[in-house]
Amino acid sequence: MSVTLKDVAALAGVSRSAVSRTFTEGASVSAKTRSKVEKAARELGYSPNALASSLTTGRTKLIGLISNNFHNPIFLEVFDQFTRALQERGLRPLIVNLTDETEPANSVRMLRQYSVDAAIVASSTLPPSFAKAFHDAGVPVVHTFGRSATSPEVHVVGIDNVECGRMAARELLARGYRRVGYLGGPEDATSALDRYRGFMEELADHPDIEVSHCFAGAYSFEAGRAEMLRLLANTPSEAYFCGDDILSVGALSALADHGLKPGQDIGIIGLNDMEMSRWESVNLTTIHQPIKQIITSSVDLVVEMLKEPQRYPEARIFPCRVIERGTLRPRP
Amino acid sequence: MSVTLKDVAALAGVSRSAVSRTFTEGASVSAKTRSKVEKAARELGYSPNALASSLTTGRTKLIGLISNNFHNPIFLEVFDQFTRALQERGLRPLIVNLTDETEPANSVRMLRQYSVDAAIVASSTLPPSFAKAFHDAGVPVVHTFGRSATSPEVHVVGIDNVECGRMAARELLARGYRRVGYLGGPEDATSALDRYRGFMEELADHPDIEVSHCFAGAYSFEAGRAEMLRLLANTPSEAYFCGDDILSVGALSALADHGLKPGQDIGIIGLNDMEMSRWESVNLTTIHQPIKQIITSSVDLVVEMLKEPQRYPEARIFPCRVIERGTLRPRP
DNA sequence: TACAAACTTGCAACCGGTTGCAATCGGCAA
DNA sequence: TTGCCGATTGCAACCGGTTGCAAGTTTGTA
Repeated sequence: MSVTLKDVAALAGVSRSAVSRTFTEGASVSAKTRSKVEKAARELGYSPNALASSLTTGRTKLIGLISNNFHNPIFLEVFDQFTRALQERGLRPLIVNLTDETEPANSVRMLRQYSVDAAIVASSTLPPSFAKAFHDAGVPVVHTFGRSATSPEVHVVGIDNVECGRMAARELLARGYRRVGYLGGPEDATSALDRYRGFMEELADHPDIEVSHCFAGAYSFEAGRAEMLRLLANTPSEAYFCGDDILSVGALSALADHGLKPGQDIGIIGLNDMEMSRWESVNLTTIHQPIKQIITSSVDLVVEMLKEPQRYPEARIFPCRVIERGTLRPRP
Repeated sequence: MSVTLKDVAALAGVSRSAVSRTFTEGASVSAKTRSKVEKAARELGYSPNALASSLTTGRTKLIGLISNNFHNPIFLEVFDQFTRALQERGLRPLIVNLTDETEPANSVRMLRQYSVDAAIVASSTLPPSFAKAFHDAGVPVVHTFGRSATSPEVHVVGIDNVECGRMAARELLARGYRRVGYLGGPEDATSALDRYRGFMEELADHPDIEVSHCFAGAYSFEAGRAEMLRLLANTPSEAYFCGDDILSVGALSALADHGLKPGQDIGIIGLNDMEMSRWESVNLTTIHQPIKQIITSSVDLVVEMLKEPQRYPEARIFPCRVIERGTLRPRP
């Protein structure tokens, strides 16, 4: 069926070692042998079996990519960036779709069976312990969009969610809103909790401001919409920090139902700055998260870990900034 | 480092074969041996190396998933469904992000190096020859969302795009539009061409109807918006069949710029029925493509091919239907 | 109790490569 | 021509499993 080392060796009239060496970087082969082998390989359409070689080299170039954000459009960008960045470095993404699972055991076992060289946990909702499980099983891991910590147990690349909460609070204050609310993601998501904490901490210094908060059932359009509809049925705040752009878009849809104009009647500020937020029909004021840099950095870090598996855990935190669009009233 | 068959065998006091057998379905092991082995495996935290075993069994359970639709939100759903469906059947998706590449050679070589058991080309834009390249290289392949054909060279699962074009044309006619247009995806995309053909063929029987057409640069919001802005700068038609929901959403955004109400001032019908089309703020009349069934069927077909690699190529074409929402005027 | 059939088990070869080691080769200076 | 040294090459063992085969063990039946 498929053509192997042995076939090429036979045709080229050399040993199997010679063939192996012409296909491995920096091995010792004479120009003559190399050309004989290359000719034979071309004739037979040979390409080395990466999996077989991984047996002896201990490297598969397979990278596990684990996520659970399949209902947030931001994931399109995340996923595009990740797969490209990995490919550019000669690595191969092996996907794990977590869906509703929150226990790492299955993913860990599976990725170990496939001998991935490293794993990337791409999720802002999973706790540090999730990524830690990979580390404990001997799989080098980077938690992208993970909870930032001063002394992380595993590599974390992302943003400071607490600081983002503060930033959102400051922004609402600066625009003169007096009754503000937090509409966060699911209550068990670390990012939702951290953003909540920052938001509340910042406002704790302003006892004159009325603060409310609630958590949506998911980071999704539907959840954001449902939650905002619920809020509008009672007495809503003047402005909301929605813990994610997709929640914001859902909330905007709820406002539209009630004939309310975002920015004028009720303020909304999101977080992420996904592509859709720039659409004219959405035009969402939001906190920009530097997705591209975060992902590039994550993949760079993975590459570093391949060279140095015991590398000391590190947190790479990127700054965010407010992007002014149309869903908050202007600063005075 | 990692614990192997040999370690378990040593601890359990049996041969390596015995250990291998307890971990392979349907092999002959006594209950006593099995329990000894399982105990030892548990103590050592052993799990078999899937890649090593693939060497002898010839099966990796790795499935190449190749796509280039990373800017269309529909891909979120496609990707979610695919990864889940594969996982449920014990298969592992190995991703190839084609980005701008249109030549199969690289992907084929790469997936062969990793000995994938099969490949799924998930793209409505790539020509049949792309998938054919996998077939020719001995990799079983399914082209999902591929061009339907009466005698396909490879397995195709999807919809009849020509018929969808017809359906769109009929729908516009039924609503009394007299000047209609096709706003398609990129001109080199098979789906854009097929939908165009069906649309035109159907209208060829109606010489009194004025027809126009154009192709957007990509299946993306921006491309749809730009194209519709261009159309609005001249004399637009009364209604458009946009060759994809994301083009439609872009087009709707352009209409909004001009203060035009979809459904009232200009009609829009899309294709796909992605989640976003249901959003109240979008509320797009569209042709529903049964994504979930298509993907389930594709994965089922992959499973069949694993059993029977030489299976005769088959086209599985699913019917579409119009979903009535708010962007076409009602039928009289 | 004896014997055949049915199960279990370990040995050894193999899957497709890699790599340490020792032998061989080629080139150059003496 | 000889001797020496570094570059090249093949052998053989190994990576972590699987599997055909033959020997050994049970089990069932007469």
